[in-house]
Amino acid sequence: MRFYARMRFMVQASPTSPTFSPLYRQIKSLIVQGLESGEWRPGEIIPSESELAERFNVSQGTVRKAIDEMAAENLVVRKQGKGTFVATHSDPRAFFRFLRLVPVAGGFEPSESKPLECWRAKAGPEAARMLQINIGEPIIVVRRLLQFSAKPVVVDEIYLRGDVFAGLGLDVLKDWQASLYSLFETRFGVRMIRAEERIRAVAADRPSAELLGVTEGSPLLSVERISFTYGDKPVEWRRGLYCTANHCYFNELS
Amino acid sequence: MRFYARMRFMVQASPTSPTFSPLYRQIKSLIVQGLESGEWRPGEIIPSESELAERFNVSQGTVRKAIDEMAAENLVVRKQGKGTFVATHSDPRAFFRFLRLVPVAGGFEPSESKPLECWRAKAGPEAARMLQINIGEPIIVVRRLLQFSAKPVVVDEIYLRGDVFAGLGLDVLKDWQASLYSLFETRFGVRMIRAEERIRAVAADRPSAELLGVTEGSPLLSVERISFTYGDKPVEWRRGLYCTANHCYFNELS
DNA sequence: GAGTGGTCTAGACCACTGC
DNA sequence: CAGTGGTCTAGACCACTCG
Repeated sequence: MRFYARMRFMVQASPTSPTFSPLYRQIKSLIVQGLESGEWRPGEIIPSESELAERFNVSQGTVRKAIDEMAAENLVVRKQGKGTFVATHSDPRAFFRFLRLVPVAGGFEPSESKPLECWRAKAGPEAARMLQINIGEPIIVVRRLLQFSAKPVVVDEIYLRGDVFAGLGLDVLKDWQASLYSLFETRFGVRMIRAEERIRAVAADRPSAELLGVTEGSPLLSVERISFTYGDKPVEWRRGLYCTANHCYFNELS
Repeated sequence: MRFYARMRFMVQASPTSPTFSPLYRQIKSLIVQGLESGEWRPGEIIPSESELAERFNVSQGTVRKAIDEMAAENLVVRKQGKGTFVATHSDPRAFFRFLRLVPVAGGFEPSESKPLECWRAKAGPEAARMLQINIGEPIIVVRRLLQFSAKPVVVDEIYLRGDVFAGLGLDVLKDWQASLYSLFETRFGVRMIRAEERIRAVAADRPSAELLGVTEGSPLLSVERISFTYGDKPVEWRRGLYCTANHCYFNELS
């Protein structure tokens, strides 16, 4: 008689139950738990497919399908002949994963992040809603300027959960040369999985205009982003003002 | 002795040759050819996996992997228990596939497209470059207004390849109630596969401001889109001006 | 019940990496 | 060379849809 493998890990085995999910998805969430718990850290290799298959008592094909989905979601990166690695924002190729800004002229431009301010605060109603915390809970606010070819293009105001990013200060930010998300990853163990952006056109207020070197009232792109870590937990809310004189937001639809 | 199935369709069988591709990808491109040639039209069902496996003399798993990729690229839609269907822009759920505009307040709003003008023209240098045609070749220009809840939100200027959309006129546009892309599909047999958008913030000029009911100089989102049909052939270039007072461009990053 | 896509397995071989 | 991911196969059974 056949053993119904898909039920091995099920709490509720009823096929029509809402908690039902195929075996490969259960394996996937087990592996994701490993990422979440820090068993395998960003940039590290995870066990081979055959090892995982043995550990979880399933066939290699099932592990493979689980990892397929994780690779599609950018949680891991496969490298033929080498192994499967936990995705990391420290990889230079990941720099533009969340920053969809390209020069109008094309080509590559060197970029630099200039932290301006960083202070502790209590969440107001808006920040609390975005970060799914209570009003008054501690947050950290960062203001920074992003330059391309030494010219200012983006000014960001970033709101972070205070409990998650405790200890973040201007000194840390100024020391860090790579991307913010790689800082979050290495220093705080917080990996951003996905993000939502809401884009509008606004007129530049005086302080932003001065920072970006444009006249007050110039049209700017307002890009609001909520970034989520494991478990769809929002940990960052930022609002960026993009000067689109020489750059534009690039998006691929399919 | 084993028969090397992956080479069955190969022109060049050398494994390191640049033209090498795995069997499932060759099957995929054969099926895509069927879509391209109109053997199966948008909305129609394609043969079952086992039928295709038999036709192409491969295992069902290989066909499955081919179709997996096509489903991931939104070329087809799988429906368990029914079959696999050619994706179509006529499906109401596909309406917002290329239009990433959502109300700030959330919820659903009825939308309506109001064609304003439509004329034949010769491609200028910019349109020619975007549509990858020669300067002076025929194009069709459409201007239209997009309303949500009976209020104007987007004004579009659309440049179409004249050879592909011959016969398009204001009368046809006004008769058509569904989305433009479903018109292109049904009337001209042109299916949009993917698109690129470049977004910037601009100040409203007088005519656009009047159409959108905002003051001249107000910040607007400028969304330039190039849409591609099979073979990455660009057939549409459009520039939309979005009023983001009550709506915003929504983008999901991962 | 027949037919579809969806899941799972077991085993083979290929392609790439690094020792 | 051994070990990894990548491809392909063949066969089983599950879940869903429809007549």
